Amino acid sequence: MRKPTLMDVAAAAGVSYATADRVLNSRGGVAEKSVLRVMTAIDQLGYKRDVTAANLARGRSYDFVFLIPSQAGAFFNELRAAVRREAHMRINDRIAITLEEVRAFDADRLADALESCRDRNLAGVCLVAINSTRVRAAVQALRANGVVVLTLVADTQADSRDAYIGLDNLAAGRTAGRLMSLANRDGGVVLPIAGSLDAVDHAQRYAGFLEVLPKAVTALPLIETFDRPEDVAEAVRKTINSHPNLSGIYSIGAGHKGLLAALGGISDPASNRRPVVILHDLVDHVRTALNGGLIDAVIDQKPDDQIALALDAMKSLSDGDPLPPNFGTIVPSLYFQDNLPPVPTGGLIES
Amino acid sequence: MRKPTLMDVAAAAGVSYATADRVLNSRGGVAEKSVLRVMTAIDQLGYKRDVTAANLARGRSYDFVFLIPSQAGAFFNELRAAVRREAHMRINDRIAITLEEVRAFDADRLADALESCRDRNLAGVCLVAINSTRVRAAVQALRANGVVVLTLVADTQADSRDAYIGLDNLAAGRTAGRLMSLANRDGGVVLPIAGSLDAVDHAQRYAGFLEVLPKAVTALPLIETFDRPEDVAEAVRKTINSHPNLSGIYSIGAGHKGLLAALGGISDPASNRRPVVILHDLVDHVRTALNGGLIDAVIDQKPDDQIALALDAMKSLSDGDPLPPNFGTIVPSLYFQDNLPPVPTGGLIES
DNA sequence: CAATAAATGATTGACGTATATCATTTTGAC
DNA sequence: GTCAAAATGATATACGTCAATCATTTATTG
Repeated sequence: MRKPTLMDVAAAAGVSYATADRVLNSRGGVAEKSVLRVMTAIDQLGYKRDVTAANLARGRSYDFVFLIPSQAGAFFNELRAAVRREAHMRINDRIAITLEEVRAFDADRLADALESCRDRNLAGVCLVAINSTRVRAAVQALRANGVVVLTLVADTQADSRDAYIGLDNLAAGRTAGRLMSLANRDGGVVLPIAGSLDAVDHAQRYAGFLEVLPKAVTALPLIETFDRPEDVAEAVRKTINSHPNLSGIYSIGAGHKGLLAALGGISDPASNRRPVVILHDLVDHVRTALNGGLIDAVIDQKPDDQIALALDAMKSLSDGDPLPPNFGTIVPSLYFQDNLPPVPTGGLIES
Repeated sequence: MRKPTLMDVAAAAGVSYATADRVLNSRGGVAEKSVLRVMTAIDQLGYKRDVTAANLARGRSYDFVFLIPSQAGAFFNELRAAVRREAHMRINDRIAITLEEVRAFDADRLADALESCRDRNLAGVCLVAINSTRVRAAVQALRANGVVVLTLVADTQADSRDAYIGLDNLAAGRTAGRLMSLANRDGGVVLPIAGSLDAVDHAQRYAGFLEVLPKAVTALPLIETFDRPEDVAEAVRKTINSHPNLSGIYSIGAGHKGLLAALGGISDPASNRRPVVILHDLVDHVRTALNGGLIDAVIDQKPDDQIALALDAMKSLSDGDPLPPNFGTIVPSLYFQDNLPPVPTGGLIES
């Protein structure tokens, strides 16, 4: 039995194709009872509109814009690369993706970028949110215009965007804490390092980390480094000196280069018991450090998955389909040097 | 600028639509130089065939069959569930999936099933391979008929199928070993349990596990249980009695229920230092055990991903597109109770 | 140069939907 | 029962491709 077409539905409902079409696309001007008969026929036959044929007929193409911070660290480089890869992969699906970089941490630039999206007849916009009145207003304006707006990596208030795609940071912190506990079953002293607890994601990771840490493991006071590599390096060096028995380091934020530098410094072969090191985001130099045995584990938020999910979500939403419940929550991945995913090769490499 | 159509290509090449079509679909009967001009025009304009329009015109629907072992443990239940979920998700993509169960470990039944696929005009078949002459012959016969054949979870010789989708078992074993090392930084005694080393996957996991284990950690001799829960339970109980200082258990194969039962038995609150337990495949009762703190970590081979990859692969191959290099290698996922993926809800729940 | 083969052009009807127009029927109000 | 408004039917074109047919032009061979 073939997939039913709208023709089949019309026949089953005892109406003309035109009327069935009026109902399906809610064009109005159809009597109550006819609407009902068509509706009935639709789920009687299990009719599903053939989206590809529909898009072909419409000549529709989805125009999406990604607004990603520039010069904001290796992670966002990865994220941008992921956008470019997905853009290549979806050209056959009538999906056109524009990647725009906005200066990091600059709410006004972000608002500018959002406002410039107004009259471009876009289907969706995806941004890394910054809390600001202008940003929120710009988002609202876009949504009022029928543009789907998603937040990525960093969220705003839940009611001001259509969906959020991002890491479950509490789970990420707990995962780190769990691994740290396993590696210190006889107790130990561990150092948590974060960029800033004012950043919601860092605060959540920290909370999750502490939550699962057993009594036998002592967490030193959190050091805030504002993700500055030098500050990270100094903090690590100082702590290792003052706590020769330090048995673990959890780097909650960025600034990994400083951490790695400091770790490379303590290459004392005598103390083969260096602290267990867990950090976030599988960027290039982190991957290298992991392979070299300089660090032990990485918690990743899978930028590629996030972009793919964001695109699926924008497509669904602009087709008018609702998202499944708690869609978009990214579960943290835990990597050792042995289960690293292959480094993504983005379809065609273009200049 | 709109996406170029085949019409545009024909115009640019200075030939008729018919000729361009003859080239694109290699129908033959075109002069050398015309072929060249069309080819040139194609990548001049960056023309890409609109696959959705093409499939619409073809009325093509991909018929795929999955042959999955029945009554072969919880993992294969998961795998079958994943097939059903994907089947639901792809009905709009003109992909029809048939799930057939074949008795586990029975090469002849599998061969029967494969042979019965002959005259069904299928696009692809996906099977969990068993080494046998009849099976190989049946696979060859299908492939000779233009049917794409993939192996899933368990492979055969590389040249007798189109692709293999499955876990990198060496990496999985190494991952387990790495975690076990971290949890035994001061040394320890660990017990590896497998179904049978005759199973390639078990052997590989075991090899990877031993490979990364440091000298300070002693691995007891491997116990083979043939995945029988009772044997697993007995082995664990015996070892714990004879080695009160046992600090880790790595369960390489299945038969988890026995392991969990034995672990539940040693609920001695005095020895809060129970062995670290790592096992494979995030099935229901394993998830429960993980959440209950009965075990510590699970290495998963992501059945959903495998099915999704298998479908993508079958579609690509039957469209004539080659797969990217080392496509289909599944990297093991490492889960604690804190980063468990949401239990998959398969679209519609049907009876 | 004629006869034949090979290559090309021109055209058509699907596929399932969107969208529009125009004609016809039904309904409701008075 | 008349008339307008509302509802419905009938039909056409388009989207980009596939697959086929038939007519025409060009090349090859003796």
